Amino acid sequence: MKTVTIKDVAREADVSIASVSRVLNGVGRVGEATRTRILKTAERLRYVPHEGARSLIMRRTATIGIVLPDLHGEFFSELLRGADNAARARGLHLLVSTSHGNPEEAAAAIRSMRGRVDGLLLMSPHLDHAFVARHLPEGLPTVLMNAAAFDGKSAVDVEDYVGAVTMVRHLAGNGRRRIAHIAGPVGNSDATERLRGYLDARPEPLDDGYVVRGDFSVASGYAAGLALAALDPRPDAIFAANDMMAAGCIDALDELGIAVPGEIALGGFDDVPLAHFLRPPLTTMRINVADFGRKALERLASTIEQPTEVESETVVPELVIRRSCGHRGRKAPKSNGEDSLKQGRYVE
Amino acid sequence: MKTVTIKDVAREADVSIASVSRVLNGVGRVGEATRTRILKTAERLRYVPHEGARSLIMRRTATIGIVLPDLHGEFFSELLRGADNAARARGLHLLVSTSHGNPEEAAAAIRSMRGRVDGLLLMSPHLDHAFVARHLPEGLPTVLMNAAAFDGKSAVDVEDYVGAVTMVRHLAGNGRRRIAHIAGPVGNSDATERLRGYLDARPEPLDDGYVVRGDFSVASGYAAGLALAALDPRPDAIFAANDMMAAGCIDALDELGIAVPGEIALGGFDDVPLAHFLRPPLTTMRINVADFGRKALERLASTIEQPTEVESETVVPELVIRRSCGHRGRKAPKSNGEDSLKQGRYVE
DNA sequence: CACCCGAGAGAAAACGATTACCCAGCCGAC
DNA sequence: GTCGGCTGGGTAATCGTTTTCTCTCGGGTG
Repeated sequence: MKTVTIKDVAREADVSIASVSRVLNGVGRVGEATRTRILKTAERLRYVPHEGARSLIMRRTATIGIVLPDLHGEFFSELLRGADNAARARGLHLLVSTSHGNPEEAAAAIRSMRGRVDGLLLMSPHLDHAFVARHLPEGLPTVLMNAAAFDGKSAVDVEDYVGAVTMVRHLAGNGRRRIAHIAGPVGNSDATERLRGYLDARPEPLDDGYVVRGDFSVASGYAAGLALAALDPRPDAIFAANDMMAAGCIDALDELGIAVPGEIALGGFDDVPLAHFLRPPLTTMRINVADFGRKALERLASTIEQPTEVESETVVPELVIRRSCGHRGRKAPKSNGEDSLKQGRYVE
Repeated sequence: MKTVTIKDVAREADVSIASVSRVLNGVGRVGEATRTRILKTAERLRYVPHEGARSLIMRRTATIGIVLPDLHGEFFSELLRGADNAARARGLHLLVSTSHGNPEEAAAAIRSMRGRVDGLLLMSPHLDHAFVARHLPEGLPTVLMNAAAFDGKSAVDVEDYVGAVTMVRHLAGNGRRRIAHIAGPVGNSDATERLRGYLDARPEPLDDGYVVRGDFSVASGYAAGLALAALDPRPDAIFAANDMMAAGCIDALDELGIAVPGEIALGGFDDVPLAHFLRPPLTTMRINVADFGRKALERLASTIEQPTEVESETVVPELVIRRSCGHRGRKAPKSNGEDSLKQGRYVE
């Protein structure tokens, strides 16, 4: 695997590697004749600079590492897309890693980023501060996603608690009393906050059976749906901690012949693209996920440029009313299939 | 941004950097006393090796570049997920780049991979061989996705033509005669092959209006759905070149009050997770997209290990029968929400 | 006692770039 | 004629590692 290096170009053009570098980067003074000779040779040899070597000496890699819990489902892919768009706009690349809920893997992923990236986007809802702090290479600019800022690290955060409260109040506002919850996994900070919001906003106390644990997957939502439907008295609404579980839940209720929202209303969280296509379309709390990813990357980029600036940002999810919640409002005029704004809430 | 290097560890432990390196990599002989002293110091200083420097001298980065047209939609995210899983299993990382249908961006993405990655996964259905060949750094192991192999590059490929023929025949087999097509963008090789399969398999000739161009997006499927529904005579079936456009089309038909599959049957392509959740659930050609990504990565990995081995692989999509096609078969017994195999086809 | 061998550890050469520094011309000014 | 400034371009240090030599020191052997 013989690849052509700057030395080859220099030898071939009969100059020093310094001149080649100067010409190719357009810095320093080089005579016109030499310049064109070098360019010609580089072209002829199809020379492409070795980015690894380049970033070693320049101490910047033009790459951002992004560590996600998983790549499953639209939430992460939208997040990645948003980050990628922002990265491209800045000439940055994205090095992706997944931790799969495993602290060891997360730590390994973080370690292996050293010397490969200029900064790190870290989403690890299952890790606590101490663990993260212990494994983060110092001096590596980092932005935490969906975690509180700490220790000089910026963060972008979704207001899970507020979102959950909003959704539960909305369901209650439509006359639902026995609102059940499909929670995310234990130890996941988003799941915990959403559960807390649910518990605080629930119109009447219910026993423990009305909260079922899932793991944010469709399958777990399906199972939870079956379990909740079997309760007596049956809940008249279910708030799922994310849209994927809501999707699974709809499947379960559909199979059992339970009408949504007639018998059971349903609310989700995230507003992934799928939510629009469920039947009935899913009422959910919108995080503009791609935008969230973009925000995180932009904050990181500015932290890299201005290392002093440590600032956090918070995203408040918005209620998107579709049909699954049995909302009794007028349907907004639908112009072009897009959502339209109505009284600070979206009605689709 | 002072980070700790191997030199710091060496100085602190009062040994040479060579010994530190030997201990940390577990190669060569080092006395027990020195070994533990070095390990202690490295631990204390929280030393993490600089992967960039490491890969420069070792001539391997443990990173695979993956260039995709876009990150929009479940197709690409599933692909990425499959590749990531296979990569993690091999201790490899993924450097993601998107070309957005723009040849210049694609070329830039490919160039910037030099010296960052050990191999390249390239999906660029909008680029021709010559262009790709001209911009691929020589000596960089590459696997092409959804493109024919050439010039010593391996490829993994989906049999678009066969898939399209299968779908159209299936629709025809259910008694549909006027089968329209929502095609992908001009110049996209997958779109072209699917269109060709459609044209060859269509039970009766139709005029040009029955083929509408989309761009693989939901919005374009929506627009195409409106256009096709306005035709006279109206088609009794629509084959969309991918599931996203089928989803948009369902939306359009739904809005117009046209029954699916009653008045118009619908078929898609890809079987992204969304297909299951559409109403009616979408009959489509299944590519196990994540598995496809995994295959591609594994082929690349073996090409890297055995540079001689250039082999291509082909994936034949399978018909997944759901309700959108109006299939008159018995519904398969549904055991656990999963698809079940029936006569070589899936019925869900 | 001379010799050889192996173990342990340091010095230094890579890897492929960027860039600070220096030097050789050349030209105009005094 | 000398000097100074500017231009063009080469030399070499550097980035943080790995790895090949090489050297030293002990101990076993003849």
